[in-house]
Amino acid sequence: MSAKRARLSEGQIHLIAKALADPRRMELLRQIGCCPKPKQCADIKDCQPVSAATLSHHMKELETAGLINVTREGKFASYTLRRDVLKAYTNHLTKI
Amino acid sequence: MSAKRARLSEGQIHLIAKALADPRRMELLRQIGCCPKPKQCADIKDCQPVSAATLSHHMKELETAGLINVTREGKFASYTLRRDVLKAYTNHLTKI
DNA sequence: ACATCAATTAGATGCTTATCGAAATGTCAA
DNA sequence: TTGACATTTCGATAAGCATCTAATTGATGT
Repeated sequence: MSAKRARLSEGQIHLIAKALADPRRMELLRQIGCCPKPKQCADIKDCQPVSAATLSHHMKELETAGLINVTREGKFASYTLRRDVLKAYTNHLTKI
Repeated sequence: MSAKRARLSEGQIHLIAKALADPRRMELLRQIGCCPKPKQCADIKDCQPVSAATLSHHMKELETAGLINVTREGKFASYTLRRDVLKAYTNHLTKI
């Protein structure tokens, strides 16, 4: 699940582009990616003026797009940014 | 209007991301960027199964985002891809 | 002046989505 | 088991947007 060189289908490209088009998700990605350690869901919630339900929704979008990895431990969830996927996306864009 | 290194505001980032999130606009960008010569509006219309009104709408979105340059000669309009802006956007993404 | 064609704008419609509160699910500890 | 807490799912609402047709603007040629 962490290939060095991700291969993106046309559908994935579209999912990623949509995921990046929302400012809140962009902010979430920045927060998740700011340090290499997995970000706890609760920590993120403290920094975003949004309900838990909405946060959960956005996280699912980011995960579906492949932009983050989610690990669940008991009650808690943590997220890491998938830089390889982001890189594959920017690669695709520059090849236009 | 053709700076080598474009500086993108937060608002521009958002406009670009939204512009790229629509598959039709993505296709338009590909078509415009496929060869260095400016693409005529009529030529593009021939390749896209969409009304002139819708095409005009998408072109305006792309122009507002800064992703294309538009030149008008008489009745006709032509478009060129702004690779510098696209590059600035991908740069921004990888710096997340 | 007039007709024609390219492109844009206006207005309407239907689909998608961001958001919330409430309910449900799952986990842990007393 | 019971209660508290984290996260997800459900259902509803409101805003945004892609698309169309029709009307408009603007340029060109007769």
